[in-house]
Amino acid sequence: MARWEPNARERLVRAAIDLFSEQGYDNTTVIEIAERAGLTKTTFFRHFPNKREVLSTGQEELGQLLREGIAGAPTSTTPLEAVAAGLDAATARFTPAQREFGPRLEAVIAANSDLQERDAFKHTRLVAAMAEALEERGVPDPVTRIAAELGGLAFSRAFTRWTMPANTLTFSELARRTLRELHAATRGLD
Amino acid sequence: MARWEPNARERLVRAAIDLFSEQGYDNTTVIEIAERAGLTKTTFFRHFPNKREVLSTGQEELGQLLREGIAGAPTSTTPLEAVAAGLDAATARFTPAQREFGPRLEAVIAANSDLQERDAFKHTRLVAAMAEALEERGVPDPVTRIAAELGGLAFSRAFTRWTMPANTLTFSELARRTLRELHAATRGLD
DNA sequence: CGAAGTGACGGAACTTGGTCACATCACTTC
DNA sequence: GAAGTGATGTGACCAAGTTCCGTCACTTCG
Repeated sequence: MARWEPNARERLVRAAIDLFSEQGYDNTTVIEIAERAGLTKTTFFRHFPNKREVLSTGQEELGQLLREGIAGAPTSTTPLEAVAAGLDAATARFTPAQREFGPRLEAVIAANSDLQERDAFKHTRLVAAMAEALEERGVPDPVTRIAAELGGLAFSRAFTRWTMPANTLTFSELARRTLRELHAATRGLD
Repeated sequence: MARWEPNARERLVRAAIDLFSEQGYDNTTVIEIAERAGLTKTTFFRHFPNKREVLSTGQEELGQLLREGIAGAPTSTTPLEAVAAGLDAATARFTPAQREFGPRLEAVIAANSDLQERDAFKHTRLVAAMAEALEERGVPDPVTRIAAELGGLAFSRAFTRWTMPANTLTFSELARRTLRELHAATRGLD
């Protein structure tokens, strides 16, 4: 018989989301999270660098997928089409579990400014990753930032659409569609 | 004779920036900041809700100026021109002291991820303020976000240009100019 | 003129996030 | 079967942030 149950990290994430939903982020202690997962505070911090990060798993992987998707697009494609390729790569690995947790996550984040800060940082990191990948393709400076910003908007808007119960489309389909809508709206600026 | 020296808040900000520049953000304690300002830890937390916020003074005021500037633009102006009016209002009240502190602030923020999170949040709050002000003017949904995002980019890029020693232009002039450049670059997306 | 506010600060105890050194124990490997 | 290995537990520790209470100059009002 094993001394420890497996999947300690996943148990911690689930316990954290449950407790945050039940009693709020500020009112739940790291010790509480660890104990509900059958572990201790020290073990929690072995799996996550801090309390916020328990909700931001797989962040660096997402940025890497965006970079690779943009770098792998054919050289003849436009900046925005390269961004679409990056979104394809990034959205492909999302699981049904992530779709299910989406609304609860958003509710918890919306209720706490610390988590909002963390979320804003995540978003800017993703945008920065896209901008850098575009720059390496030779896209000129202001265009990189704008295309990346549109990609970031498309990603987050598509995610909330994807997690809506009525939705039947793929995250990737929604991302491409949202990006097209944003591009079209560009002509409404003046 | 007064019991306390005046300008406690300003003294705390200066002490914090000095100490952060000298020995880094993580390595300086709130007690150190307070003592250099001739105060105590308790008084520090009476002026600022937490350690990060000592570098983010006048944040809500900035958002309010953006809102008012956008709301006050003539009804016939385009979304992007309304954003330009908001930038006019927001950039007008920046002081030479803020220009002088700019590079040091950016250096301190660049060296610490906590401060980067806080900075990202500030940026998204400003963008959200612009988007909401545009929405109240009747601008349709995706256009509000894009125009606001361009406004946010223009603001931050213009700020770093403004603080460069070689610069002779006004922050407001730079903001309008940067916004025009971003708008022009929009046509390079495809 | 004097006594009761008022407001800005100090002091100290307390909770919690986060770190660290060290011990423990199942499992593997040689 | 003895020596790793790796994930965990224990407990002490530090700094951020909160809370309660006390202090003292200044103001206000009877």
